[in-house]
Amino acid sequence: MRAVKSDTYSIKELACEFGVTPRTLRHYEDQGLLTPERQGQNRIYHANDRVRLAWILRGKRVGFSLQEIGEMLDLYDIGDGRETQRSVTVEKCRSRIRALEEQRDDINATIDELQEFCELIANLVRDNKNDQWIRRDTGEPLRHYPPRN
Amino acid sequence: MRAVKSDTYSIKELACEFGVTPRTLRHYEDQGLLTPERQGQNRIYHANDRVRLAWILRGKRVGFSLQEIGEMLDLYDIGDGRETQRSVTVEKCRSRIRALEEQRDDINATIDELQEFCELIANLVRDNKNDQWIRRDTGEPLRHYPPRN
DNA sequence: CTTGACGTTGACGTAAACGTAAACTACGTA
DNA sequence: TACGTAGTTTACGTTTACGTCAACGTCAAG
Repeated sequence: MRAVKSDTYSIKELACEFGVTPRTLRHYEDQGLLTPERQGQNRIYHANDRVRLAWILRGKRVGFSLQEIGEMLDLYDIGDGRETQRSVTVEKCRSRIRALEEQRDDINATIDELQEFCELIANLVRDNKNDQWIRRDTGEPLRHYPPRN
Repeated sequence: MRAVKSDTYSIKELACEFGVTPRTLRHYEDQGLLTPERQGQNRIYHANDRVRLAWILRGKRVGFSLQEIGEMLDLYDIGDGRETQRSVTVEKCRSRIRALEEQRDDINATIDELQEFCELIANLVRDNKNDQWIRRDTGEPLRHYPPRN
């Protein structure tokens, strides 16, 4: 049994908590996204590693590559920040925000179309007379959308 | 020069218009996402292919795999829709929508954090006395966020 | 008739993000 | 002390989404 726990995690504990494998955490370390403490050979993860991991995984969920995530995390590491670098950081950050906003627009558009289509099917009923689909509300015949040739 | 144009596209025309390569369109066809008309060997793309391609590319932008996009497009191909299949389609569709909404939440959270961080840096200034960064507005010393060990 | 632009089908290459297996170490316990 | 559990490194395998040839067909222009 470990003597002191004090808010630290083994690789398996942290991985398990976030639903990833130890291999994944090592991979992120290889890519420079995580730099856990070492006790001899073994990795010891602290609260800050947890925070970074959460960031990484959310970045993944929104579609960034590990490299892009690394660059975004680098934006945060400005301890040695030179005055001139600061405006660069800000600009990169803003450009990221714009990209995310565009992506959000794409998502909203997709949601809208799926929603519309979903309701359309939900209201759909077979007009058995002429063997084709019509809308229950308008009686309009259904044309495939998006069209299949 | 082609005799009749009538809203058709060569592979290069369509690819070029959407900023992808012909290879990409052939790949999408291999995956069953597009099925352009053939004139002999050559592919002829129509308006419906355009619509589908736009869908595919937007799907990619929001982070779906080609397989997932294919499944979503399949939802639209319900011309032979059996009554029992319909509720399945609706449920799949709704589950997609929920996933997209979660993804949108992730994006919003990321935007918020980047925005906050961005403004923080913009207001940052070096306190030369003790050689560390402080916030211009509050004078608070800066702690890295997310923390680097 | 040859050249060039565009098209076709293989088929192999590649980068990213891990999976997986091998071979080894260290430790608490039965 | 032998065993099981958890950790380590090294290294090759895998999937996705195309890129990149190679080798060939086709058609209009010079």
